[in-house]
Amino acid sequence: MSKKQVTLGDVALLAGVSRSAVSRTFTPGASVSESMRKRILKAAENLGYRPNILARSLTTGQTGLVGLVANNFQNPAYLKIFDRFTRQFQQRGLRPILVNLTDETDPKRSLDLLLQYQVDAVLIATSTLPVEFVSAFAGAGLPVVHAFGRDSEGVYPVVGIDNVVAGQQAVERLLASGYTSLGFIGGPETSSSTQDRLNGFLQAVRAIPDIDYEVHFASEYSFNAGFTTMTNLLENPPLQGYFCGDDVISIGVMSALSLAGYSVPEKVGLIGFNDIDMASWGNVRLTTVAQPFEEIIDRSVELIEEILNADGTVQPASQFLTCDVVERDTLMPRL
Amino acid sequence: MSKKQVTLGDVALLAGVSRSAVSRTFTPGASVSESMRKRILKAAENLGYRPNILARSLTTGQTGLVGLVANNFQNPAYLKIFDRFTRQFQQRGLRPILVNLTDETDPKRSLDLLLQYQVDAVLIATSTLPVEFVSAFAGAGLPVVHAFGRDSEGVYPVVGIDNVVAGQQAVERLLASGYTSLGFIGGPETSSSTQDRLNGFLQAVRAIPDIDYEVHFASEYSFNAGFTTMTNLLENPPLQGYFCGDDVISIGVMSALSLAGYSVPEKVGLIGFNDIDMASWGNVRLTTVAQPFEEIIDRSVELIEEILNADGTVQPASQFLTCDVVERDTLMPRL
DNA sequence: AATCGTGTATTAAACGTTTGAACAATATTT
DNA sequence: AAATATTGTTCAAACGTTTAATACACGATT
Repeated sequence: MSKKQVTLGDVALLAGVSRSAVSRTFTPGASVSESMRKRILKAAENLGYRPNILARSLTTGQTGLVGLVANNFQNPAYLKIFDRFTRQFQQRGLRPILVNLTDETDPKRSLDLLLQYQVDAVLIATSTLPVEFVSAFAGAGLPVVHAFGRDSEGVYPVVGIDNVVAGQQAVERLLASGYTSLGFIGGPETSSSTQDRLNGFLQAVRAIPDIDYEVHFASEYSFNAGFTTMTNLLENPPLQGYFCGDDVISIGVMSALSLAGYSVPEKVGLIGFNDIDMASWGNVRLTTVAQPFEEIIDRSVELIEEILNADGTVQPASQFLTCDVVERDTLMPRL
Repeated sequence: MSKKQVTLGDVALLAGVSRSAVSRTFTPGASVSESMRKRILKAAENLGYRPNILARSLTTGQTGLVGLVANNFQNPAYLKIFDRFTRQFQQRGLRPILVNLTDETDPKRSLDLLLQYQVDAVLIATSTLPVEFVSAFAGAGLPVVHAFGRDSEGVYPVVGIDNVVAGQQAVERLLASGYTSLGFIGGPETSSSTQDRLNGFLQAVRAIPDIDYEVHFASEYSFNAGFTTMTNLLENPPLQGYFCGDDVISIGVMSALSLAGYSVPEKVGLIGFNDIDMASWGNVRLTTVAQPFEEIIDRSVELIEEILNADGTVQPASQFLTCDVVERDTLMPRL
């Protein structure tokens, strides 16, 4: 702020009117005569006046700021997620303050911060966050929406998918190809989304008699974790089909399989999760369960907007959308 | 803001002191007696008081907000970039407002917005932005740093690489493998970084007699663009080595080559640019020119800090760091 | 001619802070 | 013991806005 700020008062002085007159010409829907409005706008233009939103927030109680909280900056899907969130927010005149929780152990610090900046709401976009974090945010009386989250039992609204049924969907698709021995290769065992997907996997697989199954976990959501997990598994002959809890893991797994001479899908079938860009690339062509990313984001932003318009009195219901299996080339065709 | 905000006055009242006393206990380095400080802190604690930074900014002129402006939300490298930027900012008590320029044609709108939010500075993190954009920001008297940018001739500080010498480095490495016919496959022809890399390529290649070379451009920074570009080129026999302006393009190119039966690096050599995560994956192993991402980010944030501390009077010098070739498996060994 | 609306403009208080000037009280020098 | 520093505290104004309440025209209605 090297140049001194041009204020409401400066404009009023130049236009020869009161400060409130200027204020109203800049608040849409306030009554001001056409002649005066024009005069004021010209003066403002000349001086290069821009309302100070922060000062305004002092009396209106609204900042237009929202917290956008995330912690998975390794997951390639999140680039698109940030892209869409920021665009949607911008379209509605909201500005996201990006908060990176990666090396934050205490939710309180980040929470305090957002409170100090008087954000109108907080959007938590992550599926790997300890539940205390989200509750802490909600507990502070801040409007919170958790995108990609797990059911909160009414504590705060969630927009996401039902990972249990998503796990079932993956199994159904594997079964449709006629596989009779199935493996689950999840992300880190502690992740709640991995647990849910596993539960779906188990329910579906146990419902069918005579299906062999195994459960494994990769140490993290990465190519290498998938690669080494499968490499280790290949000390024994592989099962017929695998459901991987993430596309990046899947690609690692696939790479280990082909290196060991097991062609996909002829020898081993593979279905991933997320449908990241790379899954569609010509050298990968991964069949995978696609989350409706865009819809989740759009709904989340709509919820935020709804909450803001309702002035904090209403709490909208959570929404769980359904996933689709996108067919590519890592599973044998349906029988 | 459903609950009413706890203010300085409330704390003062409860502690039985003046409002300014409270203010000073919350501004580091202000003089206040130990006994009083304790009393005030207890009162604040009880009420759950948190200073309103926005109100404070009104008198201090500092918000702690910085604009983080970007437009390449397709480039996988940017996830890591956002990750590190946000962490670095957070460590210094700065909060990034994320601005997505993707569908913005007029720099003025975004600029106005950041000005209205009284950001202390703006960090533009992109190599594909028309130069008018950056100048517009700088022209508004806002402290600006352009990370990953091109030399501004002193208009604003830039932290990045010299794409011309990076192009030369790539050629040198190709020559070191003994290739005598080289191809350049850039990103979109209009991108300034592509132009610079091409210039480097041309300078280096023309400096050596008896080198054949060709120049091509992919239509965008994507797998498919790389794939189709190379597929088209393969109507004629390929050259010995190619320099691709981006790793994602490289991977597309590589995929087209192997599909057509040209093994890499035995038949055709390939060197990419950026060293994204995927380049190191076991099924890719791309030799590539690595930008010092982390250093660029760290330096950029340091510059911002420097400018803020100097209170806008000094303009630090631009910094251009050097790239490294990271050796993997898509080039024949050095002779 | 007095009253009433209606639309527009101004005044003044408020929002939650910081901060320089003024003031008290205590400590240090003479 | 008086004079001077030093330290800690409060007062009041300021930061850039919005917004009730109020005032003012001025034509329309009684």
